Amino acid sequence: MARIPASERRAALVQAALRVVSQRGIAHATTRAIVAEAGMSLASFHYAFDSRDELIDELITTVVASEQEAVLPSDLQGLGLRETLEAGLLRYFDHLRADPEHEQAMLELTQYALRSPERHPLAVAQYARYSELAGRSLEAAAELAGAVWTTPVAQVAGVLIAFTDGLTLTWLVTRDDDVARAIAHAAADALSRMAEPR
Amino acid sequence: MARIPASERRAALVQAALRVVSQRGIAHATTRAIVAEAGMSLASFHYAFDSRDELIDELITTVVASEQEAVLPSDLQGLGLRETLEAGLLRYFDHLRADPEHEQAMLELTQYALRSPERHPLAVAQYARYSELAGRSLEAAAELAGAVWTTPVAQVAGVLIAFTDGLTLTWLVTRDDDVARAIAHAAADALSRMAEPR
DNA sequence: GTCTATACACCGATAGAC
DNA sequence: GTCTATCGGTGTATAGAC
Repeated sequence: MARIPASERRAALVQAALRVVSQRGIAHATTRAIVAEAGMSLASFHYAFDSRDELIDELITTVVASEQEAVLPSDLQGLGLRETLEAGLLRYFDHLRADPEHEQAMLELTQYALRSPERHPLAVAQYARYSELAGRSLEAAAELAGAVWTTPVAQVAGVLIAFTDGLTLTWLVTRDDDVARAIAHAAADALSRMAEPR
Repeated sequence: MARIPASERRAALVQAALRVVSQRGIAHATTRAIVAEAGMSLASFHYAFDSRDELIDELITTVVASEQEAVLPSDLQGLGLRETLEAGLLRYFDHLRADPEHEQAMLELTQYALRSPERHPLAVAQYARYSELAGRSLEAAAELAGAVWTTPVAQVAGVLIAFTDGLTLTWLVTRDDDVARAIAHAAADALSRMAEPR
């Protein structure tokens, strides 16, 4: 095998680990499965990382940092806030349907992190990041729709995250698109009542 | 050790397994951890169950069957539907705060079941049960508040489950009571708009 | 730095004494 | 029926040749 800088090797292993967790779940994300996915030897793993725990920590950190704001499409100009929010939620739903395994992996990583005291802060940081992204989307939506939030945006963001998580969890189990759309509709309805026209 | 009927032994092991999953997570619920919790020997385990998988299946089945309808308190008479629903959601939140580990265990078991094709139907059955319970609660709430659902109750139940799941997941991570109450408020608001006065 | 080979702990499951 | 002892397999991690 060629010589590869440790930083590249770490990144490759993290990406391989994400694929394994996405496809097979955290329980199957053993060091052996991860190095096989990355096409490396077991020893290379322990050259790049001290332990499996260290890799999982870096996986969570990396994957959380790379979460992107669900960009609100610009063709929403002129719609009311409720419609704008619903369009955003439906966009998220499309994203979920396109890559359900990724969202399932995120949920599993959160649950996993919650179970160990040392990793608990990673789960909290994950949700702080979600809150930041949700807050920005909410500000943008209000701007687009000519509204202003009457509840602190951080609180509205918490509600949006809960609704999104709930939509994700139930759809991953039931795969019921109609119910998912009803959730998006109801969520947008409730959220829009936390603002008023500007 | 005394002679114990196999059925009792199975039940005791299932309860021990639930305690282990609740306290330490599914990943730590090994046969050895479970028999230690139940105060049995390892061999007793395999006398009662053919395999660990069989126990986990029975654990999920049992725990789902024992889920109770969140009984609506009868002192809600005379309130509007929105208030009745919000009171019910806050009751659920109290339950969550009283025993967060149980709800965390339920989430983990669902995720775990989703990951294996043989167990996938158990997760689906779990949500079907939730839907049944939620539907009954919604019927009762509408009855109490003198309203009638204008959306099919099965669909409203799906939305309620999603909102409840979302509240659970976000509160388990953030432990933010204020946001949880805001979620309950927003959820009740959205759900109440799926009905009209009778 | 990268590999193969292996150490050592723990897993699920079973054998066989009582 | 219940136990102790142990098997075979797999997990993380490391030793040592190259």
